[in-house]
Amino acid sequence: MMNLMHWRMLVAVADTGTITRAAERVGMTQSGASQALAQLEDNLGVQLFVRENRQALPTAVGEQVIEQARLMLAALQNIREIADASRDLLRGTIRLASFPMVLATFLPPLLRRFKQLYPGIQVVALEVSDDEVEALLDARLVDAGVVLNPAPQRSAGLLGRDTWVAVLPAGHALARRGQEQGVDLQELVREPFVLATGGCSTNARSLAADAGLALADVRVEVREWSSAFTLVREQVGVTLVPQLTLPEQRHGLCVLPLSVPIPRSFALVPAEGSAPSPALRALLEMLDAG
DNA sequence: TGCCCGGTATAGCAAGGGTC
DNA sequence: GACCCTTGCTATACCGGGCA
Repeated sequence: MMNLMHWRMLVAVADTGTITRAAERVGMTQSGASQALAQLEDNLGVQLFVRENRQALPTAVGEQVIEQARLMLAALQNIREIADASRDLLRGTIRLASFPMVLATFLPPLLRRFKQLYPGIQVVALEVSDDEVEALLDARLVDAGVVLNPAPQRSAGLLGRDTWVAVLPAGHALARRGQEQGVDLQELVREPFVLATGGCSTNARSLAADAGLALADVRVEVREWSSAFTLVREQVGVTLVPQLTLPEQRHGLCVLPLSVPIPRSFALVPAEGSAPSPALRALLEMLDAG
C-alpha cells in the first residue's frame, strides 16, 4: 500500500540527498522514512535510489519516478487551491429580480443547474415589472436583475433572444398574408387592439411610440399573455407579443412576423456600484459558459 | 589504526483500522 | 471482541568517511 507520505518522502529524499534530512522534512523518523522508501521500491519493483557515501542518489528510473511524483504533488496542491478558492462560494444568497415571462420560462432550468453546481447558495427570485427591476437594481435592493435589451456597456449575462410577432384572429383580413410578407407595424396599430403587457413597460404601445406611431383603438389592456390570446380568438382585436410567449395550441389564431422585425433580448445584469459577490460571479460565469 | 560521527537498515513493539 | 494487517515508532546494529 502506498500513500501520499511515500511520494512526499521520495521527493524529499531527492531534494535533500539523504533519507535522514528527508525524514525531518516530512516529519518522520529516519527509520520510518527508510522503511517507507524501501516499501515504495518494493511496491514498484525497481530501485529508485542508490545508497552510497552517506547519501541517497536517484537511479535513472528513480529520476523519472521523482519527476512524476513532483507533478502529482503539484496537481494535489492545485486541487487544494481550487477547494480553498471555492470555499467562499459554498454559502450565500443571491437576490434576483425578474419580470414574469423570464421567471416562468428561462430561469427555472438555469436555477436548477446552478443549484446542482452550488447547492449552498440560495437564489431568491422576485417577480416584478421591468421598470421595477431597474429601480431595484438602482437602489441595490437586489444583487442582479433580468433586463430587456441591455445596453452594450452593461456587463450582462445573456439569457435569451426572441422577436415580436403579430397575433390575429384566424379569419382576419391580414391573416391571409403569407409568413414571408409579414405585417407592417403601421397597419397593425390601426386595427382594434388587445394590448398585452406581460408586466413590462416594453409592450406594443411603447414599441409603436418608438416607431413614431400610436395604437389607434385599444379595446382591452391585459397583463397576462394568455388572456390576450383568448381575446384575440374571440375576435376582440389583434395583438403584438414576444414570440416566446406564443401558446402551443394556436387554433383560432394566426401568427405573422413583422415585415421589419423588432428583436428582443433579455439578460441578467448585476447591480452597479459594488463588486459582484463570489456567488453572483459564479452565476454570471455559468451563463457565459452557456 | 582506532575512535567518532553521520547515515542506513532491521528487529520488535504499539496503535489504529478493517473484517468477521 | 478477536484477529489480522498496516504503519510508524524506538532501539540497535552496521557501514563508511574523517581525523587525530
